[in-house]
Amino acid sequence: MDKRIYIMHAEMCKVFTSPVRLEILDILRDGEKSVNELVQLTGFNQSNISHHLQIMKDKGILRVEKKGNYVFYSIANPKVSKAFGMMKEIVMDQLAESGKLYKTITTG
Amino acid sequence: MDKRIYIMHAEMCKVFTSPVRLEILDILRDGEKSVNELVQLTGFNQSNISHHLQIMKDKGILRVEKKGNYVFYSIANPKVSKAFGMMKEIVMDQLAESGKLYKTITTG
DNA sequence: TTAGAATATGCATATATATTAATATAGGTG
DNA sequence: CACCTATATTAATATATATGCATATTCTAA
Repeated sequence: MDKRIYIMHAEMCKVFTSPVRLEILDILRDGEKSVNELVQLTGFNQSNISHHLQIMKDKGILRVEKKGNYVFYSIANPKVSKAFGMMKEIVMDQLAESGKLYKTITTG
Repeated sequence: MDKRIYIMHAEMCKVFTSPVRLEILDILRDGEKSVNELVQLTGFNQSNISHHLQIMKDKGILRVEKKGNYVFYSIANPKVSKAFGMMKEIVMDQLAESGKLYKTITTG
């Protein structure tokens, strides 16, 4: 396998390594939002949100649409939502395992 | 949504942000391998491979089995293989898009 | 029990990334 | 046109991460 594919693959996955970006993506799974809406919904500051939006736009994860004064962002590819969900499942599985272990230890 | 889930989610995704780890995972999708086999197959040095294996083990992505002198690693959860494949698809889609664009530009 | 091979760990350096404040740009409205 | 608002960019600092060398550990076998 050509090693270059792993480099591209890794670059793409970096999108998902920031809790801020994940929160943005989770919100955008419900539909497009303006920058300011994202600032309100997440509580992060404007500069920070904008930085993260640029990163995701540059990687082709987000689509941008300007409407008058506002810039709306949305998820460009449904597979991104799907991958998001799959990773979340893995995390939830692990949480569930920990929960079971905790229960076993404390009640057993 | 509890922000802690995004932190855990991000931590899990960090596993996939190293080309070295992705190459290891891709190899392990075919079945368990010893450290030395992975060193041979990837061409990276032993220390580096071992570091990355520890990272993935610590995150619960890999399972370890000691057999005599050797330590064998394998993928712990089939969902990890699935997520790997899904991300790869997204990257391949983008590559295909670029290829189409290139063709359009050069032949059109 | 000692020698040798396989794997893990500690440490140092290099590189990448996030965050925030300050500032720039661009569109809309009076 | 001049001002205001939304968004983007720049720059500085802080933090995280990868790599490789040197060394430690663990197991096998003689």
